Amino acid sequence: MTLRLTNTLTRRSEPFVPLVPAQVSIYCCGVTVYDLCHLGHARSYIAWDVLRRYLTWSGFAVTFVQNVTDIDDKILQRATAEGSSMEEVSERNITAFQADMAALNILPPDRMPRATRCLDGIRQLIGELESKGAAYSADGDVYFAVTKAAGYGKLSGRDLSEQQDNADGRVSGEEERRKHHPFDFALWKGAKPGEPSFPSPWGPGRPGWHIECSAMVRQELGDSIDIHLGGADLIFPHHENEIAQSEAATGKPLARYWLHNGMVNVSGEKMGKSLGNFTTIRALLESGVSPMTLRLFVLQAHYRKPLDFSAEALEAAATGWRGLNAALELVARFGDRLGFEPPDPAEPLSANPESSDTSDSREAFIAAMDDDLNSSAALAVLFKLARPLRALSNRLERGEDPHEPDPLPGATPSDLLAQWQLLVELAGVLGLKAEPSPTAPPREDPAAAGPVEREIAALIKQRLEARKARNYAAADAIRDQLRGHGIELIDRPGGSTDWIRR
RNA sequence: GGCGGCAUGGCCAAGUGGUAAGGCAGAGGAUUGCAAAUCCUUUACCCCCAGUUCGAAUCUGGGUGCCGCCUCCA
Repeated sequence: MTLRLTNTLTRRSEPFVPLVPAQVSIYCCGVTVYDLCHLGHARSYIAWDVLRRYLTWSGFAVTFVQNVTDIDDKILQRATAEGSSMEEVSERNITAFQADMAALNILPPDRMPRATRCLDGIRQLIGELESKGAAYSADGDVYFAVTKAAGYGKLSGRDLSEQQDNADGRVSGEEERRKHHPFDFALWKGAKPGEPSFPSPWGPGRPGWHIECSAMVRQELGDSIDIHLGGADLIFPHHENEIAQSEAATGKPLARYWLHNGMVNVSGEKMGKSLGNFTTIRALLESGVSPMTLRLFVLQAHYRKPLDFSAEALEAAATGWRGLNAALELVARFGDRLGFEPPDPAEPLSANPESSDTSDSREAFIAAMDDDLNSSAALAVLFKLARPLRALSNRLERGEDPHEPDPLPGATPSDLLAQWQLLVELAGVLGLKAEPSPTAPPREDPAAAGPVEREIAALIKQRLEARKARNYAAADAIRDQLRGHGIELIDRPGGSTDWIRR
């Protein structure tokens, strides 16, 4: 089996074969930093993070480049509105972007070029296009001539003559008059008076949106790369124009595989900055949604399909994650009680020979991921691996007799350990890792208890007395009261009661 | 108008010719004063119509509905 990916360029699923054996060059279209990232960005970058992790895990040496667009009309608008500068707005949002990505356990790109730092490459590329007759200047602007690009429209499947010109009504008449063809697009925009600008042979101005990616790919990775990534909304015009520019300049294919993720929808409509219906990553995390819940939510759907966002779906993912997490945490929390050695991070997985059971799981996982990154099917493998581990963890946490357990009914410790190790490994390929779950305070250490713990202990004592008096209504009221605060009571045999946070 | 995509149980969602993964939620049972946890059992005429085939959720044709893109967009 080899990895197959759906290539937008050919509209087919194709086996992945890199240009250079065992090496993969990836360019991912990044954010325009005029605002915080929202769930749509999270979806996209989680999907590509999984692609990257899977390729690396499969033995490829991956170079992952993701740009930051820090020159843009909207950044300029923000800066003007708040009385600051493009640099300030960009810098602030880049910092936020990196923090959000780190929180979601998305690996940072190997290199993160910025438009403001690639101006030489941009100007050079525009110059080449001009000298090849693929670009023309007009009143301080420079435009790319789409009619000079053979195969323009090949990525998006468009025929120029069939398109509705200015379908969204966002193009100004002034700009339109300068163009030879309505679909020509700006490589360089002359600065209006008072606007920040960069010098160029065509006068002061700033680069158009598409040209930076062409310049950055070339600068960071060369003329042809393996995989180019982005959201489906970038297929046209952004990626179409990137192809046109790059291939007009180099005469070589820009990328062999073009992958696009589906949009995040809110009540059936695309989530987007311009639609104003977005939820930022930050707001979600601050509202108590855990990063891994968000990852699970995203990965439960195939990356190319639309993903519908709702509080209910997110809640379901949170519950699902609790189960996976309980399994992932098993050894950290109960390893000593089970007689497991804590794993050595230096050589984690090769030490234990795998049972046939785990090798089946490994194969199923690989088969799922090889099939155009079917993370949903891959997760099914994780859930299957996790089920007995989770059950064991729950039993140890709130089981009948925690001090004298028979924790391994029907399984040997080495089987369980092998399953756990495989689970951790495969979860890691999806970027899922254990999150410490809140646990009960040490029972033998009342001195360490804070006021909240003491209050809980007092309530438990009240309830115990109510139960002794057979006043179950009062006892259950206390149970419900605590449950309302996320405290779950566990009655043990022998009359004692423990509690955990949920 | 052009291009592309999607339609699977209460919700989310895999499955591209061999008789429906998984998650969430629910139901019944064992256990519990009640719970929690655990164990067992359980919930689908795959949007409609026609066709191809021994066999179709899967392929073909025709509908219906929804979504994305057509120079802001992940």
